[in-house]
Amino acid sequence: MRDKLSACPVETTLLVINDRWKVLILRELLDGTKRFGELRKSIGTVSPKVLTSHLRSMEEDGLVDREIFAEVPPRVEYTLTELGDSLKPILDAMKDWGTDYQAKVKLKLKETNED
Amino acid sequence: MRDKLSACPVETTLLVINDRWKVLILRELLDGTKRFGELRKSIGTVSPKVLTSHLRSMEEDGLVDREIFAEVPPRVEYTLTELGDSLKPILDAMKDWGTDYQAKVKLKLKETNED
DNA sequence: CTGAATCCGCTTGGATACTG
DNA sequence: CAGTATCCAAGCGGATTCAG
Repeated sequence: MRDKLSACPVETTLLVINDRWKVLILRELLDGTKRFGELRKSIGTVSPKVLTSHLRSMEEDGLVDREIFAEVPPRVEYTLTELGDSLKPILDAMKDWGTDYQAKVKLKLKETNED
Repeated sequence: MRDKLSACPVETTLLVINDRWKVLILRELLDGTKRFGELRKSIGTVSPKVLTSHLRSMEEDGLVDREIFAEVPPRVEYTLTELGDSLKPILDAMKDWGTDYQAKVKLKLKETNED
């Protein structure tokens, strides 16, 4: 976990997940354990370098566990820790808002077409 | 509002508020209307350029209203729209999580000192 | 007071190639 | 497969100055 915190809880949260990639990683891992390659594909387009760096950062912050299997070919699995899982309410709120927003945009486009 | 959306609600939300500054602006404006200078001070340290550009972006996204008063000295007030206000649950979730996180860190530091 | 304009450095991310 | 290493481009944000 991070020791340097802001006095403001919102800012504290921002320190940990103020990042497009981290939010997307969270979204994926909330569905369950995933391998490196699975993550890469499901997130969309991320270079391995970027994905790795963000996963490492989330490990340091205690959000993600990394399990290495001594196999050939190699397998590495990423899982949310309890702390990482506790971010679910935020993701849920984002999902709810995004859903509403999409509906409003769709409605607006429809009205525009009817003019 | 933005017309280009992602299929994923979470990503849609990220398009609008995936930004440290925007979240902080939201936090401030959820308390009510504020002037440019007030925002600047309460957010911490932001150059006027950066604050302006983010406010403009949020205006375009329909989150913020900007009201100009023809006075000397000039006064400009920023207020959340209904859409902007509807982001409150996300901010609340972030606040809750940040509060818990701060408590955990404090507890951990205490334990460390007692060792 | 509220910005707009300019310059500039740094971080972030993308592409690519390579290794265990 | 799961990264690491390198290089490079673009964008973002900071500082500063100036204007209405």
